[in-house]
Amino acid sequence: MLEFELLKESGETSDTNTSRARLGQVKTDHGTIQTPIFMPVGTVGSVKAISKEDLDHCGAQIILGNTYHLYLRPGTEVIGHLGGLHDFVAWDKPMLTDSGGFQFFSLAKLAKFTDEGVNFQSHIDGSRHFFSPESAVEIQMVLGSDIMMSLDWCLGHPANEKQTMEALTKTTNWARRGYDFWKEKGGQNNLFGIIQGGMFKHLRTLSAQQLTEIDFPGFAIGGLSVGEPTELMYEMADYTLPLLPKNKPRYIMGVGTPENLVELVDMGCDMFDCVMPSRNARNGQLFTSRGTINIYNAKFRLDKDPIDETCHCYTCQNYSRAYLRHLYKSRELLAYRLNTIHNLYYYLDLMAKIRHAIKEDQFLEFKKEFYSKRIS
RNA sequence: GUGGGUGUAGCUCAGUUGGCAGAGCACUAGGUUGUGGUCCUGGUUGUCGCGGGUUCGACCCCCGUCACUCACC
Repeated sequence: MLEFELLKESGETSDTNTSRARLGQVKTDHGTIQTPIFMPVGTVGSVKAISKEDLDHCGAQIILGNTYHLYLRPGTEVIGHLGGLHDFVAWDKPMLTDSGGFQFFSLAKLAKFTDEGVNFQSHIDGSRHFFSPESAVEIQMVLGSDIMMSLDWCLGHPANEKQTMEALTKTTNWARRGYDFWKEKGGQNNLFGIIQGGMFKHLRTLSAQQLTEIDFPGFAIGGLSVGEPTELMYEMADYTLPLLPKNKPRYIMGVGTPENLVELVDMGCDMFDCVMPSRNARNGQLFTSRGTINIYNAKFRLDKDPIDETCHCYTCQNYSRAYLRHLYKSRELLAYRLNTIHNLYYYLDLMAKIRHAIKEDQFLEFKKEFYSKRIS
């Protein structure tokens, strides 16, 4: 069961705009999450490098799993046998599962789209498999996902109008089929639809119209941050978000940088996920209130300060930049954990501050301050 | 002492018939947006052991010399 409550709409105004930032909460079977929210990505049932306690410390309210990956390994049967994803990974808070649609985009060489669904080869062993909009929903039901995503067709940038229209039409048909299947199986009002339409506004309009006719409890905007310039991503999001019902959560998939989150919250988006904080942590890029740093840079060799003086995360409370640089350059496993804890803490703390600011009618002020601290 | 081998980037080593001195690692900088990511892309670094010679031209051929190393006395 899923319920969204819109607690507040900002409506704050500045010289240049009126904020559409929203404050809300989503109730799920495994607890309530506060929006706007950032959801750490735990593709194979693990937010890479960190534990449940680390996630709690970072302030994670909900994490993602991925249908494609979990279906291939360990397999739906294994997870079903072990009582579902929550029991399996020992996470008793909400979980959202992506449908696998994005993997068929990012692993395009291994996937073939038909009206029925997607034929694909495993990236692990090359074995052949098939996902339909129905099976994608069925797998997510076995996983016990709190928020399930419809199977969609995501395109990269650039894509022409014809290709975009084809992907949009298929996404809508699949959304309808997934929804019908889910109703038939007694689904608990927790399946989201995904808007496509690429970089064409009239196609975004069409996709939003078609999908909002289906009574999904929430909507995602897919097909953004797939290689287009940031300004274009903003333009498309700004255009598409108002097309979605106000009384339902809005989720922009796969986005983004801290700046992206601030901007998109301002436009009225409620939910985000992105691999950036976790992946970049493992590759040495750390987020701070003043911008990003590469912890492996020589200038940190003798630096006794924490990553960010204003950060209260475990890593910043205990370790110096010099030590973190050493750990990273030595390929020590601890580097991955400490860096990931910091980056996720930064992202989740940013969202907490955003929620607080909206609540206090200070969002635009917060946004101004957010940018003023940045060096680059 | 005699004979052989090896000396090229910080390290380990390629370098064709004599024709602009290279790779990997290291170092250094950048990238990463619904996770095939310990990943990807760039950049810096040379008295080619040293001294002569031959040649239009030498890391390469010749002579000498030094260091290291192996074998045998």
